[in-house]
Amino acid sequence: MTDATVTSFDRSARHAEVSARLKAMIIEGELPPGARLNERVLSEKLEVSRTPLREAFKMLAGIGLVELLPNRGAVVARLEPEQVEATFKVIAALEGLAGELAAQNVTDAELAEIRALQYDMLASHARRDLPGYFSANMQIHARIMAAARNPVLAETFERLNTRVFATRYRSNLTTERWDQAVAEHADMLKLLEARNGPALRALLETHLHNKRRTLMAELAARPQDAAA
Amino acid sequence: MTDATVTSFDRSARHAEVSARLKAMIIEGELPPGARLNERVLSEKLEVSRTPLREAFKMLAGIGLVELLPNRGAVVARLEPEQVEATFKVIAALEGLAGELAAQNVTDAELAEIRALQYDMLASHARRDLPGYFSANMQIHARIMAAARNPVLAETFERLNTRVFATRYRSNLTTERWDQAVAEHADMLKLLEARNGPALRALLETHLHNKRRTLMAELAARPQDAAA
DNA sequence: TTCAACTATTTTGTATGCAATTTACATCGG
DNA sequence: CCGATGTAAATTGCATACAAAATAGTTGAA
Repeated sequence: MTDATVTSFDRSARHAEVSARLKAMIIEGELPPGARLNERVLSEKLEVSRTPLREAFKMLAGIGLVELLPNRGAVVARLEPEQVEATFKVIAALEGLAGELAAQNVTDAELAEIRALQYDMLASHARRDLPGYFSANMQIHARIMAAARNPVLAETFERLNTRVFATRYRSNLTTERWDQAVAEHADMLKLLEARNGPALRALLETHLHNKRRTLMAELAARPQDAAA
Repeated sequence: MTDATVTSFDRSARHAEVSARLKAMIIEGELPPGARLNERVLSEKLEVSRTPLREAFKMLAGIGLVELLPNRGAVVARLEPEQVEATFKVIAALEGLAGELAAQNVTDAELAEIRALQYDMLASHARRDLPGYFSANMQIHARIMAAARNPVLAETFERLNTRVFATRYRSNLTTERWDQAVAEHADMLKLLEARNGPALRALLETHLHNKRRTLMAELAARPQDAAA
């Protein structure tokens, strides 16, 4: 990204830059859920004063990544299993809608790209390359979201997906579940090619409900919410 | 709400207080879409320094009520008709999900309250009392949302509903559309009482799609987005 | 030892000051 | 009259300073 060195003659984007870096640190797990965000420590680490840092906290609080505790600063938002479950229910509805709209609006070029990503995903699956699989998987979902042509939907999804990012894309998968997910994706592509919006919507919802159930079972097994 | 007089020895909640007041001013239309948020002017008006004011801007930017223009301050988020349409599509999906979950989780006490609000709404409808109608209507939707028992869903809905609040609840209604909406609400109550989640979901979605179409037609007729 | 009260330190929250950018405005040339 | 150029004012963005609150640490008594 941009380098936040001392020679920052980028007067305009300090708080945005800090916000982006904090967001990345949270998603990466460098700042785990519940971690206190000490202003002095972070301002030294990020080499900015407390003012833009605090502004970044407020922005992240607005998108739900950070919780503000009156007179006690900010902490990375905790993610209890119930919240993960609640979030996934909403994400399922949002991605379902995205699928329905994408079926109406997707271009042939976008379809070709999604098809290519589908093959990437199959390759990763065949190699048992979980990070590669998640990467292709994530991109497919993102392409469908983009094809929906609804910025509000995309933004709303982004916001929720960011929160559960670590949980969603750093989880484990049993062979069965993995195979099932790949099969579901194959069906998704078929329905998208057929421009069958309602069916794609239904499939995406069950796809995500399956994912949710898998995750909840995993969280029940190992109580920590997010990967480190 | 809270009175923001000069004697505010409430060190903890300045930015939150300012944020709430700005939010109210935006919803009321006192700060219309596109209005520049001048820091000096607002800090004098709200009697706080620029620091908590700027932090409030960032919070409101996080929830999408305010846009930040680098080096050019903040403006109340504009709401183009396309955005209204996009937002309503998402709201329809969210409220549909809320209906489905509410059908699973609603208590008899909540149902009784919704039934009472339904009669309030009928009364306002009979009197041709549009503000009273919108008030009861809004509360019914809020009760259904609460009965869904999904805080993430509620928060996500709140966020989007706030943006289109003026458009949604200060619009005009033709007699036909008004009668239709009332009838749809009667069906909604029946389905909720029957705990028929999928049907309630479908009905809520069509209810909101109808509302969306009405609004878009109105916006096309009179180009300004929000009521004053 | 343990708990409580008191004090010192740290941390947060707000106000203010200063530099950089943008905006408004006046002057000039065509 | 219109547009361009240069200057002054206003505005934003960041850093710092100070006050209030919370936390940590210490002392004392039971």
